[in-house]
Amino acid sequence: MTVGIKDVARVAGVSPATVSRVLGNGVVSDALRQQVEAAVRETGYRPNLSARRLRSQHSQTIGLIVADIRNPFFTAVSRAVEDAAYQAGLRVILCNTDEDPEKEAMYLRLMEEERVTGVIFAPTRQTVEHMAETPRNFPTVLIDRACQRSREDTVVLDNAAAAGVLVEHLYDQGYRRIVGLFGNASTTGVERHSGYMVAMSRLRLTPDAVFIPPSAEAAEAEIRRRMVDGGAVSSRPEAVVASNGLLLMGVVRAAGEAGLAIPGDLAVAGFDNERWTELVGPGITVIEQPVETIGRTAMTMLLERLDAPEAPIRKVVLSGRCIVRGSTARKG
Amino acid sequence: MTVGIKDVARVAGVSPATVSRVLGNGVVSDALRQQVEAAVRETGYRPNLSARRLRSQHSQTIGLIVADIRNPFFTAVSRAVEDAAYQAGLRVILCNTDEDPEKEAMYLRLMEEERVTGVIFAPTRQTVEHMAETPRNFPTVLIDRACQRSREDTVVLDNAAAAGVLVEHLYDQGYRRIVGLFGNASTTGVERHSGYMVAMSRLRLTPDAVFIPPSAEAAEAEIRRRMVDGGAVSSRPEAVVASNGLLLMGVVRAAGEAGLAIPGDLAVAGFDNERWTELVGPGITVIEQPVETIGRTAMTMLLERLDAPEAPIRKVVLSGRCIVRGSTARKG
DNA sequence: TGTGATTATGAAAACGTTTTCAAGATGGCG
DNA sequence: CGCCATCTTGAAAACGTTTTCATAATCACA
Repeated sequence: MTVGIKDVARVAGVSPATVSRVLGNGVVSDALRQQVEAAVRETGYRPNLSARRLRSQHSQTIGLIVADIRNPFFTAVSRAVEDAAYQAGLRVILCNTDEDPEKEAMYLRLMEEERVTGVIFAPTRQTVEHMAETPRNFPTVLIDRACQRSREDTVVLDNAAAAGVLVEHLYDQGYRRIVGLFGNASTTGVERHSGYMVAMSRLRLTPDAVFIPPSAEAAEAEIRRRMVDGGAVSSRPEAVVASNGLLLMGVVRAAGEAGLAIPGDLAVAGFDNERWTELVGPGITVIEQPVETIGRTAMTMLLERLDAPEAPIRKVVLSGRCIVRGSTARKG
Repeated sequence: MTVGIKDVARVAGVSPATVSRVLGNGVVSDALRQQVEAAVRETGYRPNLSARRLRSQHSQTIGLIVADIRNPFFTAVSRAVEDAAYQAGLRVILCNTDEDPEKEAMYLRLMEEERVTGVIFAPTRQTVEHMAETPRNFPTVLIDRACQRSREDTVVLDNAAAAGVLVEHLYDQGYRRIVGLFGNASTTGVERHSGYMVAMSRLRLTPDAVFIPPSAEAAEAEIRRRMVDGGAVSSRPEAVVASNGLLLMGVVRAAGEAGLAIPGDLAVAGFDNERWTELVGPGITVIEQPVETIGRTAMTMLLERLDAPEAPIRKVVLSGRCIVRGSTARKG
């Protein structure tokens, strides 16, 4: 039924080995090469990638493990990774972990069974701590999240600096009581928190930071609690920094429901230049992450690692770009 | 180096066949089964999926071919497909075509080489016309886009009805000069256009429809041309229907730049319940597509097709839900 | 106790390639 | 002209499984 390399060989009047060499840029005389190419066209032969992978021991496949492809940050990074991968002749297996360490472990096991040549991984805080203890037989590049002790190549944002930029921008615009909302699931929340703390203390402001689950609902509830249910108006926050797109959305939603003007009643700034941040109200001030560069760099690092398994570990830190919009207009 | 089924067999003191049976729920005595399971644990054996696929002739893999994963509609559908696929023990290969027929052809060829068990595909208008002429050796489920003559299982939105609902809603709210913006790359634009036309003529309104490239910029330019550069105010549109999220975004952006109030100067309605539509201005009235259902249904249909290759072709048409927001408040 | 049916197991073939190895052909050079 | 080096090709092994087929073991029943 299905036509294999042997059928092509028979039609071309050569051995299977020769057909294989024609297909895989081996050394073959021009005459035979042309016979084989004709036979390939005639038979409509399509290589069987499973067989090829088994014999050659190259899966030509990488894994991409992220929390949720619906998070626009990961969507954009994925697209960049896939473009780079297909260009390098690699397939990509996408895995959504929903920030669940068990799913992460399961998918890492699966990657092993697929014999992937490498993995690009955005781990949870919990998993990143234990990466060293669980040996894997493929190289891994961490994106977005990592820790000091990580023994893998990484490409991350300069989270602390970016958070500091937002705080300083708000300060420059005249805001003083600045509350910080940070996600508690990933290391980015931790780093952005520390950047916030450093900036606040340098500016001699009283920090007011809280870690919450990474959901719009949690942020919404937190803002409602502080701005509506809270005590005296004079003690309410004047501005808020949200450490990712999801939290930022919750903040904006809470403001809308409570009838708070942005920035009149509450200035807003956050991370992730999602499309809506440009359109909503006066526009929201955000840190834009270089998503394409992150994806492309991760892929490049992985390829280079495959070439040089013993090369020193590299950690690439990219800086974000602060896009100033109306949500942080000068106070007063 | 790497431990295979033979190594496990040796450790367990059985034949490789028995190990295989233990792994693949064959029939084995309890005693041997336990020996083998112990040996698996002891050796840290991981099956080699390439070998398994080659021998068993089941790739356990499906292809998912969409225009661009960054389009929130496809993002959500993909996630639903992947969840369903992993649950059924299937891997998913994701392909982005950028609405390019050549890339579509290339990826379909690749799917053949991967020996995928099936494909879920959102084709361009151009490709969907020629599906019948290019035989494929795997079942295909079309999503989002299809045509009358398609010989494959499909799951699509009731595009015409949904467009009609939007037009009628605008009419009920007092709007009469309703312009329609439709994407020219996919069949959805065509269907939504025809729904718009039918509704307009039933309401005895003068249709004013235009097909444009599926980009925010094109929609922005179109609105600017009609609302700013255009002629007498009395002839300008009072409302606009945008046939997808991208165009809708262009409309909103154009309104913002021109200082047009929504809905005061221009009422706005469109397709795709993207997150920003809830937050921008008074909220944008949209047709929400049942993205999860679409993805899950497509996967289910594919699985059933694999079970029954000769069963009659099925076309599932799902209806959208109209979410009314401030952007179409009563005129007056 | 003998016989046929049933069950559990192992030996070996098969999946479709790539790769190794040996051999044949060609050519250069002493 | 003979010999060695080089190049091209084919035969066969190998990749790690699953599956087929045969055989040994067990059991039921006459």
